[in-house]
Amino acid sequence: MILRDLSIEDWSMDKYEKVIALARRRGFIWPAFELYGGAAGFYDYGPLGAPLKRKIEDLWREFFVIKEGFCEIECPTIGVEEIYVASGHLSGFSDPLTECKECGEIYRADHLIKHIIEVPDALSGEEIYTVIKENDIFCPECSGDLSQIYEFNLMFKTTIGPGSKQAGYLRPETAQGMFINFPRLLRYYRDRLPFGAVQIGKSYRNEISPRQGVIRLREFSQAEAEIFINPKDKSHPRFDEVEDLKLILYSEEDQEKEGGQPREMTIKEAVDKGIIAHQILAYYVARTYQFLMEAGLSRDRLRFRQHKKDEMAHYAADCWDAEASLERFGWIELVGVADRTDYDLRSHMAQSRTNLTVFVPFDKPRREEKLVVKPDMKKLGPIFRNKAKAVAEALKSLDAEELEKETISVVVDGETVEIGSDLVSFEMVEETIRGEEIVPHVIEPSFGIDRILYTVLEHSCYEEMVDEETRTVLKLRPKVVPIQVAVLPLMDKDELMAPAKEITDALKARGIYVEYDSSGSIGRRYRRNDEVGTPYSITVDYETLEDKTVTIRDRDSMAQVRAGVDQLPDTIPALLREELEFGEAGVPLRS
RNA sequence: GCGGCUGUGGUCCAGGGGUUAGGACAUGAGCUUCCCAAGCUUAUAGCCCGGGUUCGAUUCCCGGCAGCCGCACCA
Repeated sequence: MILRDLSIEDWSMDKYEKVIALARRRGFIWPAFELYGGAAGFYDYGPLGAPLKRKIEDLWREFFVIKEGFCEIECPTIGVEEIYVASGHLSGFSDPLTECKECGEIYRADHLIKHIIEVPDALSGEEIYTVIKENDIFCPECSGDLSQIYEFNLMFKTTIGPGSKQAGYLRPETAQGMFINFPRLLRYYRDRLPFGAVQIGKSYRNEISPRQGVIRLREFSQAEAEIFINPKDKSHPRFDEVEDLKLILYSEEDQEKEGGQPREMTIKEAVDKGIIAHQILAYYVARTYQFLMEAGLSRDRLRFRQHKKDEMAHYAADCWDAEASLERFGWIELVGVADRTDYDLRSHMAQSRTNLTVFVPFDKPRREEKLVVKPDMKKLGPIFRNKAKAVAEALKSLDAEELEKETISVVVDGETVEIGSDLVSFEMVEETIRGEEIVPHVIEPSFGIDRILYTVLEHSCYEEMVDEETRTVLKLRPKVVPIQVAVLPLMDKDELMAPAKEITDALKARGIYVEYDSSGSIGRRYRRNDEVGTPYSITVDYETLEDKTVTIRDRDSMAQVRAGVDQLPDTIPALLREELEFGEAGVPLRS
């Protein structure tokens, strides 16, 4: 049976272990700082991992920068304190912790008093501590005394400048860079909505206990797009391009419902039925799906799950996560596509006291009758002194009917004030309103590159039995594969190596990433290349010397064709672009 | 962060208070007209870090770090 075919290691290792072992051995992912014992939550990308990551990012650029036309910017990874006051990361990103003085166990202090205070978030650390003391709450484990509350913030903190008191924080997301550059971006796009800006870069979160390897990192790469839209228009002009796309959606309703299951449906259906809030959000869910497919995820291990109300960030109106199924971890979030509404811009408006609005002209200017109230400040001033301004403001809020009275009464500071009609004049003025100032809403597709990279590895990793040996293959998509072609002289003899090197150079001249390898048997080299996903191998043999043909071998099928050396610079790129079927690349050889 | 288990060449594993720590696989060099991890010769390479006990520690003890599992945490 199958049992016989698998070695003991195969049974004891789960897929995560196998993929990580492969990734480590072949130079994709390494634990960082290994020389000095390592640090949890940090990984290096090795010689194959770095190009794989770069290619995934480039594919993302192709989708969001080139096709969507969003500009790419690059902001500092260290941010000043105000940003994170506004974004809420300084307060909301930290947890109040308390420690048992007896057994040392650490608890979320707000969780311990949940049954007493309904909204513990609103309390300060000291207030929580008071509640704990007053209600005789002790360590749930050993009933020991609990310590004072201290805050654990997930942001890395530093100081800016020598001896400086100015705090700096390593950014916990790249998104804020786009928000705080909103005025300049708006100008760059010549004051018109919608527009988008993206950033690909590192973010940092000082996780309490990062496990799960590359799934939860303290330093990680994000690719985020912030799309600024007019909240009054949530349609998308290119919606028709994606509306028939079928994908697996797991709506909030289906999650809550007994026996509710993810359902396959078209994007159009999802919007029509109100499952996805609006076209724009649905459009980017669809593009996200297309991107992940291109990157090489397997379709049946991908779904889009809607955030439940209680897990949704307080600012978000709707949020869909692209989730991938991993053998060890189950469904994990790779991408979040959120409608962040105007939360971020409003927060930064308040914090920075600037105006982050856009003037949106109406289709047709409107004529509006408007009541203009003119308090006579020359007279009001001497009468009301320092209250004069408040009185004037109160008068301006009245309607025509009130103002027509002989004696007008307004309430100022809780006091009713009577004002003679001679102290204020008013008139109806007709004015033209050409548009309005609005705070844009933000749609945010946010991608976790490291998780996507790992998922690409896991989803493309196959083991199959060939002649009673296990063949490990990474079926990476040609778009993201680090090594595109291997050139292999059948043996490392000078007469074979010379033409092989010529082929290598010819392909390099075409911008192809070629690996030349002459060591070990040809079969061994094929397997080595299978393991790192090299899609095609070119073998130079003695026949090559006679008729200038070589063997091209296909990674997935192991099939071979015989092709002329001169054609390689054309056929190989065509194969890699998936414009040419492997069988057409030469004369098929029987295996 | 707490508790349990673990830490030996690149990888997987053996061993052990005392001279040169052993194997397999992988890797390098060489041989072999070699198309799917063949064979032969040969080489390189290791006891996680710090402290303690001891004449002597890779081995025993303590601490740190890392990994795995459970708990907590996961904006």
